[in-house]
Amino acid sequence: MSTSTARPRRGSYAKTAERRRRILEAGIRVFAAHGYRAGSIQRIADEVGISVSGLLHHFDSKPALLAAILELRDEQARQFMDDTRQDGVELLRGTIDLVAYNQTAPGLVELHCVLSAEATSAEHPAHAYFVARYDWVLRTMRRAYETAAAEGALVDGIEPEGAARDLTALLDGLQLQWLLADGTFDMAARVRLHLERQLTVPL
Amino acid sequence: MSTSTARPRRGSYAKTAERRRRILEAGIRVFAAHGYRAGSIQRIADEVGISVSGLLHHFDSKPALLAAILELRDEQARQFMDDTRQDGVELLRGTIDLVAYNQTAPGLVELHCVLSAEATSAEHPAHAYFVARYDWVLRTMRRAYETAAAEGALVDGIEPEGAARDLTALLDGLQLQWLLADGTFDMAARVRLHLERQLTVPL
DNA sequence: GTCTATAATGCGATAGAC
DNA sequence: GTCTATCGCATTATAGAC
Repeated sequence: MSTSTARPRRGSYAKTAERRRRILEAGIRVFAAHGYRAGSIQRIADEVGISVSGLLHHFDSKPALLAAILELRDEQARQFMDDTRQDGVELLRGTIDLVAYNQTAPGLVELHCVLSAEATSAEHPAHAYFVARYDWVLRTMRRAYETAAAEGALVDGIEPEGAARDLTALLDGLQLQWLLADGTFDMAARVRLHLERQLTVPL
Repeated sequence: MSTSTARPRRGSYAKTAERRRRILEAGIRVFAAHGYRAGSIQRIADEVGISVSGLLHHFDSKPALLAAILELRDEQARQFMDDTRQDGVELLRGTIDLVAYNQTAPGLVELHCVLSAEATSAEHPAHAYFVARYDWVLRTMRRAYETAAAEGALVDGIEPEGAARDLTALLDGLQLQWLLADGTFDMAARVRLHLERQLTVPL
């Protein structure tokens, strides 16, 4: 899943940047609601108010648009969980904040939920992306638990690798329930409770 | 999501039943791999070796086929978790067995994972089905925790409703990881560990 | 019960005008 | 940079022959 920035070299690009931004936003909405495979660039173009050809001028193909969307989402998420600066209990605390933020953006939650499930299939254009992403998430979480353990902040009997898996699973599973239940419970509160049972320090 | 059994009234139906069974199996494969919306009855018919028209003779429409598949899956699952007979710790123990069984049927895991995420959208033909199903699962799980608590088998501070939510989320989240990781870890072992931390009795 | 034929629609992508 | 026009293909579903 590579990017093609392909910016022009001079002049005023504000309009183009704006168009691209609107296409990406509409793409998130459509792929979240229908998935990637069943979501059409036709519909995305309609939402923006341009033609399909107009859309394909900005993004060479449907998979290219998907790649750009995933990249944008990662960039936004990185603002909440900067793995290079946070670690240990601090990072686990950041997870609660991220979940709380997600609750204000149902569209992004739905996009992740639908695309990750769809990308389970080996032939899906985002399969490699999600495999790599979960690998990274699990490694980051495990490191956080390991650091917490080294600081004596981890309850006895909690093993970092398994705890990382469980926490990640809890996040994803809660999101599914939250979407099906129309956002009628507090995900962040549940994650906080889960972490409080694993840590010896206050959150 | 209603069913149209519509059986003929006499004669030998072995052949028809066999055809229907093969269509359902192929449907599970295709919908698991591509989701409902992107999976085509064309492809399902191809896998069975019949025409699309032939398939639509047995199942009136694409949504009707989906309904039949979900019903079949529920019927199979009911053999593992009979809610009318099991309760409390016994039912929670049964969850581990169900997860262990699921690990032998990756196709069913994928079907559930992809369809439940897809059905998050209110317009999806299986939306009402999954909303009702999760409502039932959460109520059943909560009752099991409540019974366990009444028997003094529950660790202090575990609240049944939340625990039911967390356990269900863990199951779903682990399935997603398991599919992305190509089945390279033991889901049942993780669920067992989770339950062992919540219960005061051996599993 | 299964087929062919067909209808009507939607899809992603390309070519070329402006 | 955006458009129209068009291609080729896949989709669900129906009608009617056998």
